[in-house]
Amino acid sequence: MENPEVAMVFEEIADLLEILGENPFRVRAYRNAARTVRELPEPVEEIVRNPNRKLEDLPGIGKDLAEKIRIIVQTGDHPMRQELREKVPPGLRELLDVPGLGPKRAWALYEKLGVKSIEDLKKAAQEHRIQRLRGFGAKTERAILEALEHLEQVQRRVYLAEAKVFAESVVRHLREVPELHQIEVAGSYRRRKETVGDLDVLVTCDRSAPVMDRLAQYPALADVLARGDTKMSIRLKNGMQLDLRVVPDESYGAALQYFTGSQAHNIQIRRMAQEKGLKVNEYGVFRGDKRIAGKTEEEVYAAVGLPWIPPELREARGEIEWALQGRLPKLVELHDIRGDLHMHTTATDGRASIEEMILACKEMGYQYMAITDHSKRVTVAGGLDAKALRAHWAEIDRIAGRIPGITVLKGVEMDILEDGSMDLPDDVVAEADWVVASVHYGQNQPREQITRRILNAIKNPYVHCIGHPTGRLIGKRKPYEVDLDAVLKAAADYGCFLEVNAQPSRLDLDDVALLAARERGVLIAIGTDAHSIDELRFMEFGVYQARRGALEAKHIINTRPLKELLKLLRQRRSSRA
DNA sequence: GCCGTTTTCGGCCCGACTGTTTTCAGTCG
Repeated sequence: MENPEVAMVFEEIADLLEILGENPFRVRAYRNAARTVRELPEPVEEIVRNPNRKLEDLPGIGKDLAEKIRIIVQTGDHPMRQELREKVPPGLRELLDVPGLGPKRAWALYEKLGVKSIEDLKKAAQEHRIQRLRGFGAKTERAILEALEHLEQVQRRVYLAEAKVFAESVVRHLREVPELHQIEVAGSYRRRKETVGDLDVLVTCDRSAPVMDRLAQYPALADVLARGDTKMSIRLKNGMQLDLRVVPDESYGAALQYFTGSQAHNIQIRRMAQEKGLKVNEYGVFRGDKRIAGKTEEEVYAAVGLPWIPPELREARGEIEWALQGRLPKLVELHDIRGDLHMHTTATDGRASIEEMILACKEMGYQYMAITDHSKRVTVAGGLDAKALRAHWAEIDRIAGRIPGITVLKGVEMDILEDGSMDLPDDVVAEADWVVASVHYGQNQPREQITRRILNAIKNPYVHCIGHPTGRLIGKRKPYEVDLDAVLKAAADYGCFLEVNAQPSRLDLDDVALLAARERGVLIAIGTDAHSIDELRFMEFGVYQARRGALEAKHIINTRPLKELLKLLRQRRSSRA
C-alpha cells in the first residue's frame, strides 16, 4: 500500500464528511492526516510494521487515525469509507470541483433537486430549477453554468515554467501604473511548486483603482470574476485564475507572507502567534489593536520568534521546527551550479550540435558539462551502439579540444533494459567520464521487477547516476511502480547518485523524495536533459525543486568544482572495483 | 479528530467577496 493510496482514503472520507455537514475540525483532521501520509518521506507501511515506531508520533495523528491507518494498510481500505459512500451518492463529490460550489450547496442541490452528478447539475441549471431554491438565485445559477463551461480548464494546473511566463508578463504590465509601489507574485508560484493552479499577485499602492483598471486591460485576460476594493480576480485565456490583492505599504510583508502560504504553514504561524497573545493577518502582526510588525516578511517572522523562512520550505513539513532550532538549511542557489550533467545532441535526438551545446554551456558560465546521448535501445531517438558511441566521444574530444574555458565530460544516458541488464557492455561504459542510467522501456512492469532493474543499475560500478528515477510526466504519466525507499537505501549504500531532471514536465525526483534522499545522505545531480540550447535554461527549475527538498549546495554534486566532482566520480567507481 | 510550560475540555487561522440576504452564509485562498 503506497502512501498516496492511504491518503486518498482519508481525502475521500474528509470530502464525504464535509458534504454531510460534519464538524469542520473533524474534517480538517482527516485532511491533515491525508497530507501527512502523502508527504511522508518513507512508506507509512514501514512504520506500521516496525514495532519500535509509533504512528501516533506523526503530527496530527492520534489514537483513532493511527488505528485507521493500520486498517487501511492491512486491508487496503477502511469500512468508514464504505459506510459514508452509502450515505452520499458517488457523483456528489465531483460537484465540489465546480468553482462556487462547496459542500453545503452540493448537499442542498442533492436534497432539493436530486442532483447527483455534473450532468444533473448542468441540466438543473439549464432548466432554471436552481434559482428557485432558497439560498440560490438567478445569478448563482448563471455562475454555475458559466463555471461548468470552464470546468476542465479550471481544474488544470500548469507547469511552473508556463506560470512563470504569465507571472513575469503581468508584472511588466502592471508596473506601467505610476501609482504602483511594490509588486510580487506570491502563492505556490513563489513557493516554486512544480505546478501552479493560479497566480496571486500582490501590490502596494495608495489607490487600488488604477491598478485594477490596468489589470482589466491585460492582454491575456479572458474575463473578470470579481472586483472589490482590495481584491480582484480574473481568468486568463489559458484558463488560469489570477488574484490581485492590494495592500498599503506598511502591510506589504504581512500580505506577502500570508499570500505566499502554504495554508498549512500559515496556520502553524498563526497558532504560534496566538500563543504569544498576537494576531497575524494580511495587514500585520497585532497585539490588541496595535500593529507591531508587517512592513517586511522578516519582521513578521521575527514577531513570532522565527528567522525568515525561504518560501520553498513553507509547506508545514518541519521547517518551523528547523527555524526554532536554528537549523534552517542554506538552500542551494542557481549560481551554485557549475555544470549541467544531462543533455543530448544531434548525435541522437537533440536539436543542437556538440559544438553548439558546448558554446551555449560556456555562455551560461559553467565550468564543466556532460554530453549524455542515448544508447542503442532507444531506437526512436537514434540511440548509439558501442561503436557509434566511441566515435561520438572521439568527436566530442576533438571539438572540445578547440573550445577553451570549459571541460566537457564524455557521457552517455544508458538504458536499463527490460530484463535488468544494461544496454552497453561494461568495457564500453568504463571509458565514459559520466554515466547516467535510465529506464525508458517497460515502464509498466510490476513493482518487484522494475525495482530490481533500477537496483541492478545502482549496483553496477560504472553507473554514476540514475536519470529521472521515477519516470513520471507531471499530469500525464504516473511514476513507475518502483519501490523508491529501496532505491534510496541502495543509492546510499552503493554511493550512486540520483537525478533531479530539470525538465518542467519531469522534475523528478520530486520534493518529497528529495527530503527522503537528504535524510539518507544520497547525493543528487541536477541535469536539464536538454534537447536544445534553450532547454539548458531549465536548470533553474531543477534548482527550485532541489530547494523544495531542503537541499543545500553540498547535497548536489554539480555544485562542486571540477576537481572535486572528478574525485567523487573516481570514488564511486573504485568503491566497487 | 487532535491537542495541552495555564487546559483531558474546549478550543481549533483569518479575512474578502458575492449573492441573497434585512444581518449573514457560503466559498475561497
